[in-house]
Amino acid sequence: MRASQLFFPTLREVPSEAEMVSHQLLLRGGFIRRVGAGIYDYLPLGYRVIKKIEQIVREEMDAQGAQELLMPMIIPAELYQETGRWQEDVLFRLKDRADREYALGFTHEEVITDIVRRDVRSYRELPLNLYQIQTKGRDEPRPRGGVVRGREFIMLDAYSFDRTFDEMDLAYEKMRVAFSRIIARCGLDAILVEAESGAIGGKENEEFMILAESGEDTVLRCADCGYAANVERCEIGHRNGEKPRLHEEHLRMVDTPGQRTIEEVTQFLGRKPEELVKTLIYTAGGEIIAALVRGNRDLNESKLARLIGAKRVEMADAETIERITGAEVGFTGPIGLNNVRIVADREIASMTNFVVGANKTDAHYLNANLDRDFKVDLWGDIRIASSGDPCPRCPGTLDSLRAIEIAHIFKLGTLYSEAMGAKFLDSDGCEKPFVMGCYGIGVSRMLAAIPEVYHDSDGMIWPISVAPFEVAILLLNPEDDQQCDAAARIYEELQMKGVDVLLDDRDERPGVKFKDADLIGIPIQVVCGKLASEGRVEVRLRSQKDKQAVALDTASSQVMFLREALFRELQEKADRFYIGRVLKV
RNA sequence: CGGGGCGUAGCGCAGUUUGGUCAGCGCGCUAGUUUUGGGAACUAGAGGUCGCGAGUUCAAAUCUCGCCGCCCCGACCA
Repeated sequence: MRASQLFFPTLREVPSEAEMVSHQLLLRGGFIRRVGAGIYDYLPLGYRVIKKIEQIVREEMDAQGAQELLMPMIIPAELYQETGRWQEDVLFRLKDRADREYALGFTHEEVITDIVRRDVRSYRELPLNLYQIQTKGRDEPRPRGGVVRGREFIMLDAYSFDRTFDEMDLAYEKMRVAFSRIIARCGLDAILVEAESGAIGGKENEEFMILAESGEDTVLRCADCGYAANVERCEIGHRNGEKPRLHEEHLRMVDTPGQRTIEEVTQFLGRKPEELVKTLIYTAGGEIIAALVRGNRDLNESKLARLIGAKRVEMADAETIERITGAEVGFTGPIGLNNVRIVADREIASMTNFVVGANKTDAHYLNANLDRDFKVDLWGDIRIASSGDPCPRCPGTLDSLRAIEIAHIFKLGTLYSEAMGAKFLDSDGCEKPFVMGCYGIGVSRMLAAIPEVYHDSDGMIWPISVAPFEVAILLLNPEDDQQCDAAARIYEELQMKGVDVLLDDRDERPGVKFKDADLIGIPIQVVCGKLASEGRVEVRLRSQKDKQAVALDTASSQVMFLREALFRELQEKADRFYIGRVLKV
């Protein structure tokens, strides 16, 4: 491709709409443009990267026996209604001229399950793994970071169907390998973490996380044993007898006029947040729950729901709280709270003489103590883990890291097949629901995650496997015949060998060409400049500062050598993953 | 949905407090000349319903009201 023919509008200044480095660079390099909030154009350079990522995805998915198909983007309401997901608020809904309802596909479990229930009858047709690479629509509450979280985005979604849970486990394992290899071939290092399943459902699931300070997610990891989990999910280890209980002082009610928040109460009473116990009123189905966590902790709603066996819990409204406690919001406490199940975080067991709300407006209790003043009905791990918390698997300590979620894999079991009546006839003559898994990679998110990790002050540095071009030839002075001839020769030789090469033949000054080549991050640069008069050109890797002068005759074979080395490095990275040995931190 | 910020030429911004002197600057773009190893110099140009709509006023980018859009933080979320 000749740069003079290529549409890549680069910007000298950082557009004000972008905060994340990758977002800034993708805009500046002419890879993407914003159309609306969370909606982007992929310009030629950006789309080249997307297509390369997709190709890697196809190769690795096919290698595990998955088959590509394509499902619709417009999904009739009835399909999502079958599983109750029509209620999901990320759905983009639309109506046709006859007022029939549809949604843009946001993930395709229902659609694929519908395909399989119609046309797969026998265990003989299993296992089956079907995937697509498609644009998804999700009405995200808050798009951010350019294509990191868009309302429209390109995703690989794969779905496995098996006879048994054991076979599903194997399908899941294969996808773990495929995903690990895809991510490695794209040049990234992921860590695999336990996660919440969210709107997809199912129990066991893991996310592939790319460590990055600018990431939206928080991961907690134990350096000793390797346990890692999304903060939404992360368990907290329990240490017995961490702190000796102190002498129990007399319970005392004190006036705390208008002091509602932890911050206000601690300030007013001159106590530390960790000397308080927060009492949070939740509703779960019809039941009211009082949940207790230490003052400086946050409650994890998923953990609470799981502990009490509810599908989900919701913070009670002010009216409910006043009815239950007899006090305004801000003065809730466990003492004298009747007809409410009291659930407490295990950490509270080691606390003595703590502060709680008095269930009386403008009052708190000092020196509250367990058992003496109130009883806990259920103990458990219900708070959000944070850096420094004990590891749940070993005596180690958890560390907190920021990350970008690039992929998520789920063991669904029979969640969807049962809800939708998708069954096959097994060898024993019994009808059974398919055992399913589903697997997603954010392809367009990868477009952002890669430069988020690989960049310097001059621009992006693409891994060769996904670079918009593998080699850039910088023809510094197109008026100079020797430089032109040198550039044309290398260009042709490389093209002949199937190399994806960009020839910068634009009528621009050298500085512009250097800056643009660096900005768009082409991994190998060939400079055809003054040295052409001596029959030499310079070769440079984008990732390194120094250039190497080489004879024109050997230039293209030099480039081929570097190219092979770069590809080999990525391939070796991917080859660390195979069935029986997958990524684990 | 809550909090904060922003909206003036393709991009980055000044001007808004205190209405008139206000359609400005830098980059980019067009033409010409010179230049050609890290975002060239000079000359001459093109480009704007100042987000939209009402209102106040002799007069509105500037004040008032309403609306829309975008970004960030939070809530929420594959």
